[in-house]
Amino acid sequence: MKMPLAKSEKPASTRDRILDTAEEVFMALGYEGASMRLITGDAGVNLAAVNYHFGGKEALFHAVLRRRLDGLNQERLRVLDELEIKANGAPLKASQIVDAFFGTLLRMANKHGKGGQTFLRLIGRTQTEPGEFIRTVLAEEFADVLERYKQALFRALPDVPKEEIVWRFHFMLGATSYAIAGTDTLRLVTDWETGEPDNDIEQLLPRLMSFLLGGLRAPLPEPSRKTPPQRRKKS
Amino acid sequence: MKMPLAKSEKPASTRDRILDTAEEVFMALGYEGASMRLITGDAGVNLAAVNYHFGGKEALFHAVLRRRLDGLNQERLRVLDELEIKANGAPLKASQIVDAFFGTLLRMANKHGKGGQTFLRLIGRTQTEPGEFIRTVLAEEFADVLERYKQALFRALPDVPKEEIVWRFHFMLGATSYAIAGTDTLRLVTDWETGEPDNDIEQLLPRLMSFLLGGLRAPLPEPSRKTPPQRRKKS
DNA sequence: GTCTATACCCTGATAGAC
DNA sequence: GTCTATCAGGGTATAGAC
Repeated sequence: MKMPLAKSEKPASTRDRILDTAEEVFMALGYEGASMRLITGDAGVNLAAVNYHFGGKEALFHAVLRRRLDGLNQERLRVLDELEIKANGAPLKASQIVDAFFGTLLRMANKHGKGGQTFLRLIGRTQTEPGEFIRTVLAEEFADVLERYKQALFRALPDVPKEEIVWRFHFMLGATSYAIAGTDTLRLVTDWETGEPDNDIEQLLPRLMSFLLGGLRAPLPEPSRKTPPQRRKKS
Repeated sequence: MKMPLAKSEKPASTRDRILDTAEEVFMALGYEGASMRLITGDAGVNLAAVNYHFGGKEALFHAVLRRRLDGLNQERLRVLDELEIKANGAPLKASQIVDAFFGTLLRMANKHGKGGQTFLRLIGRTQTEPGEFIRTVLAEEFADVLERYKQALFRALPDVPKEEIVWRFHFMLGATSYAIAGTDTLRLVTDWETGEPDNDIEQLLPRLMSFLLGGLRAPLPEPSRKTPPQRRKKS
C-alpha cells in the first residue's frame, strides 16, 4: 500500500525524482551545462538510472520539456475553445487568437516566477540547438495546437492567403521565442542608462502583441518574381 | 621567401588553416558536433595549436563568426551610407532601412550558396546556446551598426517612440534569426503536401520584409497598466 | 614565438552482477 | 530495478622540442 505524504517531500518513484531534479538543473545550467552526474547526484539516484528510465540525456530533456508543454498546450486549446464558444460561430478577431497563443505562453511562464522565465529560455533554445531531433518531437507535440490556431487565423483573416498566414505564424514564433530567450540579451539592442531592471512580462507582452499583430496584418508582399535578372556588381 | 600558390591550396599560416577548417566543420556539424580533434585533424595541425592561437574552442568559434560578421556589418554600413547620401539629408523610408539591414543579411548568405545558409544557422544559434559569453562579444561587434540603424529608424518613424522602436528592432531580429535558423524547421508550421523544396531566400525575403515592416509600423500598444487586478480562476 | 606530444579530468553511455 | 565498473570521447593545460 502506497503511503501518501505527497505534499512537500519527494520520495516519489525514482523516475519522478529524476524528472523533477532534471527540470531544476536544466533550468539553472542549460542543457550541456547540466551533467547527468549532477542531476542524478542531486536526485539521490544512481547515474545509470536515467539511462534506464529514459534512454539517455536527450530523451530526459525531452521528457522534461514534454511535461511542461503538455500543460501549456492544453491551456491554449482551452482558451481557444472558450473564445470560440463565446463567439458563437463568428470568426474570432486576430488579436484574440494571437493573445490566446502567445499571451498564454508568457502568462504561464510569468506565473512560475523565475522558474518560468528560465523555462522559456529552454524552449527558445530548443529551436536551434539540440541534435535537431527534438524539434521533430516538439513538432508532433505542437501539431494539434498549431492546426487549431491556424484554422482560427484563416477564418479571422480571410483576405490574407493561407500560405502567407503560415509564414507569418512562423515569424511570430520567432519574434516571441527570441524575445523570451533574450530577456537579458535585450541589452544588446538597448543602451539606455535608465536601467529599469523589471523588464518583465508585464512590459513585454503588450509591446510584443502589437508588433505581432502589425506583422500578421501587414500588406501582402509583391508576388516576388522568380530568379530576377541579376547583374554582376563587380567590374 | 614565401611561395605564392595562394589560390586553391591552403598551406597558409597555421592560424589561418585552423580558421578555415573550423569554419567548414562548424558549418557542417554545429558547435558541439565539431570536436577539436576533428578540426585540427582536418587542418593538419596539432591539437594544442588551436588552444595556443585562440585560447579555446569557444574563442575559436567566436573568431570564425567574427570574420564573417565583419564583412556583413561593413556591407550594412556601406549600404546605409549609400542610401543616406542619395536621400540628401531627408529621412529614409523605413522599408529602405529594414531592407538594408535584414535584406543585406539574407542576400549575403544566399551568395555563398549552401555555406551561407548553414552559416546563418550558426548566427541564429548564437543567440541561445553558447555560454552566453558570445552574446556579449557579438553585442560589441554589432554595437556600431545597430546604433547607426537605430538612429536611421528614429528619423524614419518620428511618430513611434524611440523606446518602442528599440523593442521592435529586437523583435525583428528574433523573427529573422528564427526564420533563418529554421529553414527546415519551417516544416513545423506547414503541412502542405505541395512540397516545394526551394524555399530559398528568394521566397523568404519578400514575405519576411512585409511582416517586419508591418510590425515595425504597428499601432502603439496601450500604456500597459501595471499589476492588473487578477482574480483567482480556481474558485 | 611556434609547434608538438602527452597527460588530465570530465562527459554520456553501457555491460553485467546483484 | 538498481548498482558498480568501465569505456570511448570530449576540451584543456603544460612541458619541452624547434
